[in-house]
Amino acid sequence: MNIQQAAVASGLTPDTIRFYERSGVLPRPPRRANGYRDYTTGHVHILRLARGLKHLGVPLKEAGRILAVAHDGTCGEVRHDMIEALDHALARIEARLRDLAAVREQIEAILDGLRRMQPADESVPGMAPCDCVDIVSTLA
Amino acid sequence: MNIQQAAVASGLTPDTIRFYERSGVLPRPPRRANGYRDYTTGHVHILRLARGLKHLGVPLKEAGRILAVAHDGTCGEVRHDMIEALDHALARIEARLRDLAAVREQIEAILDGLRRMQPADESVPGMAPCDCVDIVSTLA
DNA sequence: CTAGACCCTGGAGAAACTCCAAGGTCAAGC
DNA sequence: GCTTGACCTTGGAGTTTCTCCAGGGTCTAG
Repeated sequence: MNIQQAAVASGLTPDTIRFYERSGVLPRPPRRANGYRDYTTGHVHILRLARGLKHLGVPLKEAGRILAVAHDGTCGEVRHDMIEALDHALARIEARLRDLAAVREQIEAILDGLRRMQPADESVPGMAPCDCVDIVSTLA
Repeated sequence: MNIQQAAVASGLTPDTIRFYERSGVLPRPPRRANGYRDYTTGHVHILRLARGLKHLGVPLKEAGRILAVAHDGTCGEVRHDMIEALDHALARIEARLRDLAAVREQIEAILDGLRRMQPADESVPGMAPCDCVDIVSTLA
C-alpha cells in the first residue's frame, strides 16, 4: 500500500505521515525498489492510533512512545511510566468525550435557533445578512 | 471575573484567551478601571464553546464566525452559510466521538497487555526496560 | 509597606502541520 | 513507443496556533 492509500485508510494526510516519520514519531515503513514507502494494514493500525492521539492533543513526543509500544511491543521506557502515560491518555479520552457531548448540545441549540428564525425562504441562498439577536441570545 | 478565573472556568489558559481575542476570534470583554478584562458567565459560555471547537480542530477563522453568532446572535454571514458551518461542526463531533471510542479500545488493549506482562514487581518503579513483544504484537 | 500573585502589552519562540519546488515513477490511452 | 496526469521522493519555507517571556503596573494580606 502506498502512502496515499495509507493516508485515506487512516484519516491522516501524506504530508502529516511523512512529517511524523521525519520526527521519529512513526516507525519507518519498508521501501519498494523505486523508493516508495510500502505500508501494511499493521502500519495503518498505528497510523489510526496516531491520529487519535493527535485528536487528544497528546504531544508528539509522548505519542511516539505509545506508538512504539503498539508497534513492536517494546517499551524503551520503564513499564511503570508507560502504563502511567497510557492511563493519562485514557483519562484525556473520557474528559474529551464529555466535552464533545456538551459542545454538541450547544451547537444544536444554536442551530435550532437559526432554523426557527425564518422558516420560509429556505431554498434561496445568498440572502441578506440576518439578525437573530433575540433567538440566539437566549442560549446563554 | 478576571481572566484567570475565566480561564479556569472554561478550561483554556489566560494566554490562549488573550491570543483568541487578539486574533478577533473572541468578543472583547469590557475593562475595569485598572485595565483588567472583566468576564461574565456569558463570556465563559462562549469560551467553553471556543474550547470545544478547538478540540474539533475547527480553524480559528471559522470558529470566530460561530462564536459571533453564539455571542450576540448576529451572523454577518448569510444564514444559510452559518447553518452549513454548524452542520459541518456537528458532523465533525459525531466522527470525533466514534474516533475517540476506537482509540480508547486500542489503548485499553495495550494497557491490558502491559499489565498482564509482569504481574509481580508492581511496587518497584525504575526497573530495567521491558520487552513485551509477544503480548502487544497480538493487538494488531 | 513589602511580598507574592495577579494583570497588561508586544514580541520572540515553539509545536505541528502544510505547502511548494524540482525531479523521478507509473498506469492508461493512442 | 510516447504522452499525460496522478502519484512518489526530498528538503526547505511558510502558516497556524499557541506558549512563553520581559518589562511594567495592580491588588491583597500580613
